[in-house]
Amino acid sequence: MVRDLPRADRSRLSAADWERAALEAIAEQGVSALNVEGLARSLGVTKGSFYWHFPSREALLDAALKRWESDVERELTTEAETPTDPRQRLRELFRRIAHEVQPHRVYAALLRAIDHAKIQSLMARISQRRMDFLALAYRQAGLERAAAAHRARLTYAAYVGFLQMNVHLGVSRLNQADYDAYVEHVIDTLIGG
Amino acid sequence: MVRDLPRADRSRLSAADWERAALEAIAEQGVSALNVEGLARSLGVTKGSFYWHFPSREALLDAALKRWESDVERELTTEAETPTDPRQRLRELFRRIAHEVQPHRVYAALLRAIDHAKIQSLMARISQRRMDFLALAYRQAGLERAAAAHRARLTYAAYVGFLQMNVHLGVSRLNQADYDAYVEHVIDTLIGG
DNA sequence: AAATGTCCATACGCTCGCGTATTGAATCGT
DNA sequence: ACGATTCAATACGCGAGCGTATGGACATTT
Repeated sequence: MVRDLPRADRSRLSAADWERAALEAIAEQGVSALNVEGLARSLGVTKGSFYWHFPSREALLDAALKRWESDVERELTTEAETPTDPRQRLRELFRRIAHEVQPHRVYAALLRAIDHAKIQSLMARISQRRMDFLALAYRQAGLERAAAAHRARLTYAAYVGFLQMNVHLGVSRLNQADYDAYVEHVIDTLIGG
Repeated sequence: MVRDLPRADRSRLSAADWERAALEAIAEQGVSALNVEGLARSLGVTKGSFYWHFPSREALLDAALKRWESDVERELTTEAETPTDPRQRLRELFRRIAHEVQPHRVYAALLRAIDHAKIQSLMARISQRRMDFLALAYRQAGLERAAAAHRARLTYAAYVGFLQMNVHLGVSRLNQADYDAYVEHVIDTLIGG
């Protein structure tokens, strides 16, 4: 729910404020539900403000996506610079992602708006970077070049499907114990001992 | 592309015609793009016809989804009645799905419209049935009860992610040889020798 | 042949969301 | 203190889609 803070006289807004609000709205309601009047309401102003900062809804979407992409990029490089045992690092990455689904809400939302050409190319870029990262990790963990690439692709597909099934509650949720057991099973299956 | 057959005097339309056309439109453009005037155009009539057969767009969507669900259900029971070596059957199922992506376009489209409560429950039902089917197959292939359930969940997640990545061309496509090798890798990893 | 039923066309009203135009108010530089 | 700049409110036009009303064309029944 985007709650309507009654704009308690707060300071003025900047373009970045609109971009962050847009990402939040996308995470909660998806790209197609991103409308300027609704956003304005949730920010406690009217769209008169919006069209001062941005020429169009499309421009806001572009800016928000660009912001998000750079955020993701930063996380990825941070992750890549963690120097430990490759296998163990993969395991911990899996566990982390399995238990911190929140940050991936935007990704899941964008996944469902893959019609837009811009979002499509954006997702292609991000997916490729992440798969490359995974392939490198698997290779460092001892897999052959081709096998590592394939395993990375499979892992990423499982991640994408995992988001679809969980973030949007499509499938019956597991209790904590079963879920933990499931995550360990995934780790065993995809990473191995 | 939905081409506008100029309705070469053809016979009249039935509700089933609209439902099939709706599923086709959903497969190609997604649920949100399903509009009655567009559909009418693609069928060579006007919406005056539509509102004779259905009271609303929502009713058409419901009918189309019901039709699709029964189709999927039938495929599933057919698949379940094929009696051969469980492991081999799984392998062949994987290969078939990997090479016949077309029939899963509707599923992929619905996946992206999981906002709708009806679609959400529909997908939950279908996913559960398919995961149950996979779990049984894995169990017959020798896995323990819990392991089979987890492996089924992982497999289904990989399937869902696979659709997302391929049907909508988000990620760079592989050439035929690499793709075949990838599929075999998936089979080895998820089913094993 | 007339009446009834079935399927479709046309025209209209309504809502929602985008974008524009204009005016108002707050803040900053000088 | 005064104008300029920045941010916001209000009012309006516009197109897309849904749904309704009404009537016409064709087939079927009686």
